[in-house]
Amino acid sequence: MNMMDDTGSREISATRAAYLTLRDMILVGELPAGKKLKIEELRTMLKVGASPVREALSLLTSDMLVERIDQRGFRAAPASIANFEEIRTLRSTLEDIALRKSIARANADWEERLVLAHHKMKRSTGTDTFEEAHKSFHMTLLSNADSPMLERYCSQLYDLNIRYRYLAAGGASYQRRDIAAEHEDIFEAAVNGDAEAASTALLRHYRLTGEYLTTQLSVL
Amino acid sequence: MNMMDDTGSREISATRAAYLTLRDMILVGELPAGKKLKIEELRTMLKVGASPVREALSLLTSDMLVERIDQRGFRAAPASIANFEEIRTLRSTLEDIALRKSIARANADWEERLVLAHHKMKRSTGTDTFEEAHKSFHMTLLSNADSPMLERYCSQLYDLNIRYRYLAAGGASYQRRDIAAEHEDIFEAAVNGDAEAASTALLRHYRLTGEYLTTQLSVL
DNA sequence: ATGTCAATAAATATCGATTTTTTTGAAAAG
DNA sequence: CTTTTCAAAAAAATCGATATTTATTGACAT
Repeated sequence: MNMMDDTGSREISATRAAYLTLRDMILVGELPAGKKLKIEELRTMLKVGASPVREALSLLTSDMLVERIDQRGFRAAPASIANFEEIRTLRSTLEDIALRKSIARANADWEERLVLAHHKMKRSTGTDTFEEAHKSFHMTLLSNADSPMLERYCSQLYDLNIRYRYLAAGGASYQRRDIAAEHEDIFEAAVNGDAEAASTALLRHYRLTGEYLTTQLSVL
Repeated sequence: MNMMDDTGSREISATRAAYLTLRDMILVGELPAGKKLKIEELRTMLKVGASPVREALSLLTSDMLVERIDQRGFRAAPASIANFEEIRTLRSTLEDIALRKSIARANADWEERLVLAHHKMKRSTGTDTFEEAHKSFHMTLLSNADSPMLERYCSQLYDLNIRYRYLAAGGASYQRRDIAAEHEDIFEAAVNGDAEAASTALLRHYRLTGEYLTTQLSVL
C-alpha cells in the first residue's frame, strides 16, 4: 500500500486560499460587519480571478459570515447585540446536548484526546496558538457525540462568537479573565464522566463569557 | 415615496435559477445521493456557464445537500440510515425548542398566520402544493421564536428530511398515513398556547413519521 | 427646495477559453 | 500475477473579457 498522510501541505486551490483569508479577515474584524465586499477589490487584494473570489464568498455564506443578495453582491454579515445573544443561547443549548452525548458514549480514545487537547491549550502561549488550541479543546469535548451535523453547527457557532470577542476588545479580551479554572472544571467533570457537573461548568463558562462580552459590546 | 412591493417576479440570476433547479433535483432524488456532479454535464443541462453552476453548487453545500472536495469537484451529499436518524433527532430537539419559544411569545399576528397556514395545508390538493403548504405550516409554527438562526437550522433539516421521504417511496409516502389528525393536534395545542401539549404532539408526529420511513429505508 | 428621469458610471454576473490537476488505463517492472 | 510508471484523457479550476444589472449623478420640471 502506498502511504501518504494528509498532513503534508498539498497544493491548495485559489478558492480555498481565498476562503481561508477572507474568513480570517471577517473573524478578526479586518473586514467589518456589514461591509460591502466588492469583487473587484477582493480580486486585486487576493491576486486571483473573479471566480474563486465569488466561490469563496458563496462558501462563506454557509458559515453565516457573509450575506449574499442576488444581483447585488456580497457583504460581511452584520453584527448586533441580538445576534450575539442568539449565538450564545444556541451555543449553550447545542453544546450542552453534544457534551452530554459525548460523555454518555465515553471511551478511552476520547478521554485521551481530551487530555491531550486540554494539555495543549494550557501549554499554548501565543494568542494565535491559544486560539487554535482553545477551539480544539471545545470541539474535542463534543467530538464523541457521534453527531456530525450537531458538531458542525457547534463549530459554526463557535466561529461566529470569535468575531464578537474581537469586536469587544480587539481579540485579547478573554485573556483578562481567569478562564483556566473554568476550563479545568469542564475538563475534570468530562473525563470523570460526570455529565451533570460538566454541563453546569460549560454553561457557567458561556454565561460568564457572555456577560463579560455584553458589557464591552455596548458600542453596537 | 416610490412604492414597489417584492411580490413581483423579478428577473432572477442564472446562479439562483441553477441553485433552485439543482436543489430540487437532489431533494427528489433525480440526482441520487453520492452522485458525482460534473460541471460540464450540469453546464449543458442547465444551459449556463461554469461559473453559475459552481456558485450554485457552493451555495448548496450550505444546505448540506452537496459536498465539495477541493480540487476534485462536487457530489450530491450521501444518504444513510445513520444520517436520517441524526436529522430526525436534531430536528426533534431544535423544533421542540423553537416551538416552545414561539408559543411563549404568542401574539395575535402569529396565531393568525398559523390559522392561515393550517387552513391552506388542509385545502391543498396536489402533491407539490401540499409539499409547499406543509413546510410553510411547520415553519410558521416556529416563526415566532425570534431566533433566525434556529429557524434556519430547522428549515435546513426539514429539507434534508424531504430527501429521505422520496428515497423511501418516491415522495408520496406520507400520504398513506393519516397525518391530518397529527397536524390538527399540534395546531390546536399551539393556538391554545399549550406548550406542553404542542411539544408532545410535534414529537409524536416526528416519531411516527420516522418509524414509518425507517422501515421503508432498509434499502440503504 | 424637492422629486423625476435619463444618461453615465460602477459593480455584478456570466461566458468561453485556457491552465492545472486528477483520473484512467495500458505497458513495464518486480 | 501484482505493483509501479507514465502518458493520454477527462475533469476541475481559473482567468480575462463581455454582457447585464444596479447605483449615481445632475439637469429639468414641479
